[in-house]
Amino acid sequence: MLGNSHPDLSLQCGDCPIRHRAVCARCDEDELDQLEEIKYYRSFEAGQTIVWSGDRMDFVGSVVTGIATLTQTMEDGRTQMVGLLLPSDFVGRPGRAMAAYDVVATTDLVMCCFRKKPFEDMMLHTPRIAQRLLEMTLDELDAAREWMLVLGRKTAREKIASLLAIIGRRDASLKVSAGAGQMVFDLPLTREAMADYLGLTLETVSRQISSLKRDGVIELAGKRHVTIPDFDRLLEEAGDDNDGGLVA
Amino acid sequence: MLGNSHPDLSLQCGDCPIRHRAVCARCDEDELDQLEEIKYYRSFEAGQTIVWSGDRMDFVGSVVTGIATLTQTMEDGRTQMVGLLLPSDFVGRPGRAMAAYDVVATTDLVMCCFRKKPFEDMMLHTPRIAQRLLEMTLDELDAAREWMLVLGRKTAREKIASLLAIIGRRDASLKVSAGAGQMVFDLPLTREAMADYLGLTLETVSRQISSLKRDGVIELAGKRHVTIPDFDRLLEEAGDDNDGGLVA
DNA sequence: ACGCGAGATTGATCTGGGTCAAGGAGCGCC
DNA sequence: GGCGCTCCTTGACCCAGATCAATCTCGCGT
Repeated sequence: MLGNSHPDLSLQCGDCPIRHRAVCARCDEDELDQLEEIKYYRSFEAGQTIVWSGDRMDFVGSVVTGIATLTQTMEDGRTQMVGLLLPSDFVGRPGRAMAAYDVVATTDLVMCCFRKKPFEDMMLHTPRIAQRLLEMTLDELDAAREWMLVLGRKTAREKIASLLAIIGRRDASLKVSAGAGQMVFDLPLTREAMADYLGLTLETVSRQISSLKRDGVIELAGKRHVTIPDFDRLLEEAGDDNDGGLVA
Repeated sequence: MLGNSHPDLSLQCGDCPIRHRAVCARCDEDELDQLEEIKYYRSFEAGQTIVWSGDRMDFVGSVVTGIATLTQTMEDGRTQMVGLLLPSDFVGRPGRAMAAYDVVATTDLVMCCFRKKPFEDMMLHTPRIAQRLLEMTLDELDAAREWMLVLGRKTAREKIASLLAIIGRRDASLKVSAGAGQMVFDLPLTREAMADYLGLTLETVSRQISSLKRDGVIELAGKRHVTIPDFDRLLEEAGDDNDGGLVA
């Protein structure tokens, strides 16, 4: 996965995406070196919880490979996913000691971490890092608000289509895109995880996926391997007029 | 309203809350003076649209008095409110030309604005402003994610209770709180606007409010004036275990 | 005081998606 | 290669909330 190449994201140069996209897009060499010093890697297995909501969290970082989710849980067990972390996404909140959500690896995962205190110190002295972080946070806020529309006003079928569109778009931007408007990817989530993201039950997710398949909007090989023959058709199903800014 | 006093927020010192809370909590006098120079006020009437989604937006700012909403609309007319702006809340996204949402004043409203370009320039030279803005954006992100749980997983009754809790909490932090766990405020939203916030219909909102009234969770004088006799009871109805971080 | 109109309430009915329940399909493991 | 496990699909039924349709209320202007 690290070897993948896309001209717009410099994910493949060097060994860590954070160096290029997540926090340091415009940093000079000194600043990069400082970051190197407080950087370390952690690996997690599929299903492993990276942080529990309420736990002390002494690092921030970004996903190198694999997929993680942010979820909230009510005491009666209802859960809602509030974020989907794909490679290059940032985790953690500078200036807060406790994690506000459960962070769970849904696939095997490698994270590039920075100890929080030195990272915060660096932010104080390196406006560009703070700036970049602000930009990223604003993007996440937009994505969260886009998702509020999905959760509040879309039908089950539209919700599924919206999720597939998000994953497809993000995935395609990481891979060399397949030819001719066609889009191929593997679903990184179980039906249950999709349901938690969409505010549905897993049965409804399954039914709507079957329905979209029946109608030729998507093709499925096995349970996870998806082909989108016509992405515009999918967007239409999602109720998206503009192919707007849904960014996971 | 400008004259209100609360020890934790220095809203009442000076003539503009942004000076103290929104962007400049820890700025020195020089920095404050710079902000003063690019500051101006705008007034809006109830119902007036401040910015249309997709319009050029050449300012950022914060609400001084009144209430505004951020909404998204699908082409078939379904709308979802994605943010509620109460006094001292920040509007606008540095580094983006176009507004992503409709911003509508739901009451008469005064905004303290800064022309965007000079504000952005100031951010580059004044780390504390960028820092403060990052903090605020992270708070908004948390609020948006909290709201995703409300939209995705809560029942209509819980949604109403959650909204009342948010408004009550915010309102109480601006006013001197009424005695003995009791909480009194005026609903700043119509039933329809509440429905748009909660992903419900206005009929359901009305029914649930009646039901909460019948059960003694809230008291209503007229259509808008609300008394919460027991805030903990309301939180229980909202399904909130911890009285956690819902911040509008 | 009166009448008008926007907003709110309440009722009757319908339906999308939840719930409960019964298999099926793939896959790793002995 | 069959056993068991986890994940997924499909069916039957139900219910919370949407929809459609009357009123009702109250603030406001004359």
